[in-house]
Amino acid sequence: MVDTSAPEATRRSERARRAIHEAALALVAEAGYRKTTIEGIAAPAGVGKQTIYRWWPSKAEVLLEAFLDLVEQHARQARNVPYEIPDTGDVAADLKAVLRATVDQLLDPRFAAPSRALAAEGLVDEQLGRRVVATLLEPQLQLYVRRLRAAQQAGQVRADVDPRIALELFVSPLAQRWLQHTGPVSHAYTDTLVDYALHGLAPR
Amino acid sequence: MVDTSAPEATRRSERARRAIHEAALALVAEAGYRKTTIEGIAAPAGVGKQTIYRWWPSKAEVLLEAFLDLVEQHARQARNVPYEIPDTGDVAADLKAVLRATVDQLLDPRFAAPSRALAAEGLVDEQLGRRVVATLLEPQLQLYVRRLRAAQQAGQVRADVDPRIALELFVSPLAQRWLQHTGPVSHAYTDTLVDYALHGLAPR
Amino acid sequence: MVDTSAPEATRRSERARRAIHEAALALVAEAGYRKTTIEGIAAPAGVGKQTIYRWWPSKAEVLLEAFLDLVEQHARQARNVPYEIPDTGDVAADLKAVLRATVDQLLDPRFAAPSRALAAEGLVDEQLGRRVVATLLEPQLQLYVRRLRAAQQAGQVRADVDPRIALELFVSPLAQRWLQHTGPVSHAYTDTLVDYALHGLAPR
Amino acid sequence: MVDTSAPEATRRSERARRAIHEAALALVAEAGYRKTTIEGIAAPAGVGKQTIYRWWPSKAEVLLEAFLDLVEQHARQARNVPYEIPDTGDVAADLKAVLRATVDQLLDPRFAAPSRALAAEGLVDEQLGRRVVATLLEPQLQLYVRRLRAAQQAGQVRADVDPRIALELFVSPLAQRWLQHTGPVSHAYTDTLVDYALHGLAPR
DNA sequence: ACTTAACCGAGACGGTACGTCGTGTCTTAAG
DNA sequence: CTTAAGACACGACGTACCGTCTCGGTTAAGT
Repeated sequence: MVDTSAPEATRRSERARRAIHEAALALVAEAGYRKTTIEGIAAPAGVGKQTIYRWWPSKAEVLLEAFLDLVEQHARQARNVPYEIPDTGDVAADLKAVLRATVDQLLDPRFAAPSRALAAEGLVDEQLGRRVVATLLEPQLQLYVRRLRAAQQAGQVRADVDPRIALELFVSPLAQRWLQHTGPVSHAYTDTLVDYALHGLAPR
Repeated sequence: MVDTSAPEATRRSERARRAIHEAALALVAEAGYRKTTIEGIAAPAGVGKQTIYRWWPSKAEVLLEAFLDLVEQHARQARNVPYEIPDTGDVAADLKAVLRATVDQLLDPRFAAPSRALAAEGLVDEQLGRRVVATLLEPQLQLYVRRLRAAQQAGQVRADVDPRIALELFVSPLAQRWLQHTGPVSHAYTDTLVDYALHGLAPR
Repeated sequence: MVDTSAPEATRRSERARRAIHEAALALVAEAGYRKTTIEGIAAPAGVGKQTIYRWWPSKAEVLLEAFLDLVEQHARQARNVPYEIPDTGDVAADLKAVLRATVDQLLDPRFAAPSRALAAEGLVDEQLGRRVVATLLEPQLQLYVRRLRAAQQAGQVRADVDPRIALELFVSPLAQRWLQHTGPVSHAYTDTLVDYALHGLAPR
Repeated sequence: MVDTSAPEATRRSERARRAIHEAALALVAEAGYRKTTIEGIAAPAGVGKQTIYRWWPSKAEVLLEAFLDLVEQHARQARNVPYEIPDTGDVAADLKAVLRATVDQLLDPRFAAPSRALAAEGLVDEQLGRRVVATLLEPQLQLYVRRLRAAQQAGQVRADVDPRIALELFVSPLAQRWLQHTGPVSHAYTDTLVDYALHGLAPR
C-alpha cells in the first residue's frame, strides 16, 4: 500500500495505522457505513482524530486502504499471490469455477459491507470511484482478460471478440445483482451467465 | 405519485410539493448529492423544514419522488406512455435502438445526477434500494423481458433461455460502465453488447 | 438585561438562558475560569452548544450576563434597588460603612470568582473590559461621586476636589489589593484608606 | 534570571533562550496574549516545542521571564540600576516626577502589552500572580516606601502614616485606570493624585 | 581525542475544546 | 388552523493547541 497523503511518513506509527484499519472495518461491518464516523473510528482505535486526518483525506479513503489491506492479507494467507485464473483447457469450466468463488466471497459479510460501502461512495465521489475501480475492480477484470485471450488462442473464443467487453457479459450482471439486489446471487446463476455469454441467446 | 407517509394528505399543499421537487433536483444537479441538505432544499423552496419532514422520511425519498415526477413528465411529453420496446421483427436492431436511446439519456446531466445519487444511496440503505429498483429499474427491465419473449416466439432467441437473465447480458454491462466509470459508454459499445449477447463468444 | 446579540429574541428559551447562567456560575466557582469551557457549560445546562453560540459571542459574555443577573437578583432580595450610599452627615463614617460591606462581598466566594475572572478577561480583551467596567464597576463608582458631591455641599470635602478622582483614593487601593493579592483586605484597611484619603498624608 | 525548572542548566542553549524571549514578546505585542501559543512561539524562534516545555512550566512563565529580561535590559541601558526615587527634599515634586515617568512607560506599547497580559494571567492563576507581584510590582512599591520614610523623617509626611498603605493612594488609582481603562492616564492626573493624597480631601 | 549523555530541531502522537453544520423535533407568530 | 420561520438538543465535523513522546544530529564534558 502506497501512502497517498501529505506528510513524509518516516515517523508514522504503524500501530496506529493498523488499529485504525481494524476499527474502521469493524465499525462498517457492525454499524454500517452511514453510522461509521471518524470519531467512532478514532475512539476504539485509541487514536486522536488528528492522526486520522493527518494521513487520510476522508472516511472513504480510510476504509479503502483498510479493505485493500484486508484483501491482500487474505490473498497472502491463501498463498495465491500473484493470482491467475486457472487454465484447464475448458474456458467454461474455468470461468464458472472462479465466478463461484467470487459469489462465495460476495456473500461473506466481512467483504460485503466494506465493498458495498466503497462502491456507493464511489458513485457519488467520482475521484474516489476511480481509485476504487483502479485498485479493487480492474485488477480482477484483467484476470478475465488474460484467460479469455488464452481461450482465443486455443480457439474456444472467437478471435474478433474484445475480451475487455466480453468479460462484462458475465461479470457485470453478477455485480449488478449483488450491488442492487435485483435478483438472487448463486452458483447456478453464474453458471447460467457463463453459458449464455459463451454460446449466445440466438439459436445456432 | 402515491403519498408514502403518515398524515392525511387532503390538505397537502401542491405548491409546496412542486417547489420541493424542483429545489431538490436543482440542488443535486448543481451542488451534488452530498452537499444537498434538507435545509438547503427548504430554503430556496420557500418552505419550512417541517413541511418536508411531514411528508417524506428522508432526503433520498424526496429525491426519488422528485425524480419519478421528472421522468414521468418527460415520458408524457414524448407521448410514449405506456411505453413498449418496438417490435420490427429484428430483435438485434430493436435492442440496439432502445439501448442507444438509453445511452443518450444516461449522458443527459439532468437525469444522470439524480439517478446516480439514488443508486448510491440504495447501495447503502437496502430498503431504499429496493424501492429505487422497484420503481425506476424493474419497470424498464420488464420491457426487455417482454421483447425477448416475443423474440423467443419468433424463433430468434432460444426457447430455453430465461429472458430475465438474458437481458442482463447487455443491460448490466451498460449499467456498470455508467455507474462505476469502468469504461466509455457509447452507441458502438451497446451495439457490440447486443451482438455478443445474441450470438455468444464461442465460435459457431 | 438587554440582548446584545444577533437574532431577534422573541422565541428565545428563558429556560435555557437561566440554565446556562447557573451552569456558568457554578463551573467558574467550582473549577475556575480557565477550566470552564463552553461545552462544560452546555452539558450540565442540558443545552446544545449552538444555543450558547447563538446568543453570546464568547464565554466571557456568558459569564458577564450571568453575573449581572446574580448581582441584580441579590440586590432585589436585599430591597436596596435603586441603591444609594447613605448620608448620615458624616462622610467618613458613611464611606467606611459602605467599604466594609464591599470588603465582605469581595470575600464571598460566589462573587469573588466570577468578578475576578471577568476582570482578568477584560484586561486582555479591551472591548469586553469596557463592557465590564461600564456595567459592573462604573455604576458603583457613581454612587461615590454622588455621596462626595453631597459632602462637598455640606462643606466636609473641599469644593475644588474632583469627586471622580477623589473616590479612587480609597476604591482603587482596595481593588488592587483584592485583585492582585498585594496585601490583606480587611475592614481596618479600608477604614485607614478613608482616613488617609480624607485628611491627607502631610501633617496639618 | 534564575532557572526555575528541573534539568541541569549547564548545557542550556543561550541562543534558544533569547530567541524564545524575543518571539514571545513579539507575538504578544503583535497578536495579543490570547493568540500567542507555545507552538506559535517555538516556530519563529526556530526551536522545538520540547525546548520550551523543558525550561518553562507555562506560556505565562515564558512571558514573565522574557519581560523581566526586557525591563532589566532597559534599566541597564538607562544606567539607573539599582534605582531609587530621587530625594530633592520636596516629596510632592519627587513623587510627581517618578509617576510621570511611570505614565510614560505605561503608554509605551512594548511594555504595555506584556505587563497587561501578565497581570491578567495573574488574576486567574494565583501562584503566577504572586510571582508577578513579587518580581515586577513589589520592588517598585518598595521604592515608594523608602521615599515616604525619608519624607516622614523630614517631617513632610505624618509619622503615624503606614507608608505601604500610603503609597497605594496614588499608585493604585493609576494602576486601575491603566489596567481597566476606567479613565484617562496623564501627567495631570498623577499630579492631582499626589496633591489629593498628600493633603487630603477634607478642608483644612 | 574520544566517548557519551544531554540538549537540540522536528514533528507525530493521544487528547480536549473549539466553533460550525446539519438533523429531526418543537414552538411561535402571522396570515 | 395551517404554515414559514426558526430555536432547540444533539451529534459529528475538521481545526488548533496542548503536553508527551520519539527520532536523528549536534555539542560540550569528562575521561
